[in-house]
Amino acid sequence: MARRTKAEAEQTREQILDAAEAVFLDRGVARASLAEIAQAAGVTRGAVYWHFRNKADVFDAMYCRVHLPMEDLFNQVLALEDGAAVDALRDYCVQSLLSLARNPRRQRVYSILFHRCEFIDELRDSNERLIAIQHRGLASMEALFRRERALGTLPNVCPRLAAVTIHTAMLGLYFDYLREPTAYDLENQAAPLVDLIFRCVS
Amino acid sequence: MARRTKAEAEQTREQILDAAEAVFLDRGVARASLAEIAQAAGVTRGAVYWHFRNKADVFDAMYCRVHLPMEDLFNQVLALEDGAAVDALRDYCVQSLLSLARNPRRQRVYSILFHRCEFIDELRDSNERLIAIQHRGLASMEALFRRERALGTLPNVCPRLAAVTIHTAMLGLYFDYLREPTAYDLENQAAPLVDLIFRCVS
DNA sequence: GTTGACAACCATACGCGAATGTATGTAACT
DNA sequence: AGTTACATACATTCGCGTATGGTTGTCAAC
Repeated sequence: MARRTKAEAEQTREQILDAAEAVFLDRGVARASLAEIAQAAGVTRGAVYWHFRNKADVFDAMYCRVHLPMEDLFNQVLALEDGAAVDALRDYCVQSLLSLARNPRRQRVYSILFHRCEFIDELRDSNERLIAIQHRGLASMEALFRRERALGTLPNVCPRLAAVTIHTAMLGLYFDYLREPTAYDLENQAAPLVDLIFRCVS
Repeated sequence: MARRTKAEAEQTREQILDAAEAVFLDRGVARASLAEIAQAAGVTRGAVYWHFRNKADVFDAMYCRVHLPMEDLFNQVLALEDGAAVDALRDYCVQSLLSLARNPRRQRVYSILFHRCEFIDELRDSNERLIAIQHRGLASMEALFRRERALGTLPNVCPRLAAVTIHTAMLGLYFDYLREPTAYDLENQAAPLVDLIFRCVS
């Protein structure tokens, strides 16, 4: 094969990541081979090894493509200082679920994260980064609830427990929805579900 | 090796399952080889292939060893007809978390289920059985909430949504705890956490 | 209560495919 | 001209399933 232009090379890189999403989802990360991914992308393993060091590197790139934007948004919400922070957090949760229902790529990637990969050996680093992110999120949420409680707008619920509850409830929703998306009508139930969850902390 | 007595054979079977728990947890189900499991159990692959058909069969046996008793208990709770069913359900949730914190075997196996296996190909059947169990559990919980609401002891919350919320909240707690057990003091926090969760439906 | 004989229980050996990483080739972009 | 962006070829390793071998419980039969 001849050499491609820089833009074309970037395009094949994206093709490989697209193919990785499909193959990981279908076969699981561990059982997926780079040959399958390459074939699904219409290239050979040579191309994959040119753009990525190995399978873990492909996985990380695929993950960053969808998670980094979401993380930014989350940090943005938590930085809110005014008294409407809880409402903003609730809105963020609803929007997060709606975007999950509407964005097929997010759906695929998070489905892989929750149900199609084993976070060990080569993916151990990715997992620890994920856990670190969630720790920061939890701490921020705890601080948020603490501030709100000081303002007297919330009942006397332990901020730490409240943050853990919201966090795990959303995790469980993601987990269960992605296991069987057809069992949910997330488009219509996202808001009621989040409202119900927030009833226990407000 | 010579032939063992029937009791000794059953013991090596248990040894293999014990070893499978450790190896699956350490290496993930997909990357774990039957040779590793055999070595950890102090036998050879011949013994493994005598007691089990393949890796999926080992996985199923390991899973049934801890899940079947728990499932029985759950069905028992849901069969309660009197007005204290919600309290019984809440108690069951607390006890479920406490037993998770105290029983190392349950901890290992559920950790494998949530974080160390990809439910595809050979494990697809196991997964569908799991989903079917959860469906029945959800339906029973929904019926429970419907009955309780009819008695007027609960606020006007959609029974389906209530059941889904409790279910996913517990799923999320399992998921997050098993990812990092040291981050929780489940022994002391199980009851407060479950109480907080149930605040949104009662 | 012996005694064969069969089968249970497990170890060892073999063949096979599949996946990985690297090394090398090659044509075109810059 | 030199490097980029791949394709192709090669060597190696690993794990699976099965086939085979060997020892000893187990139990019917006498």
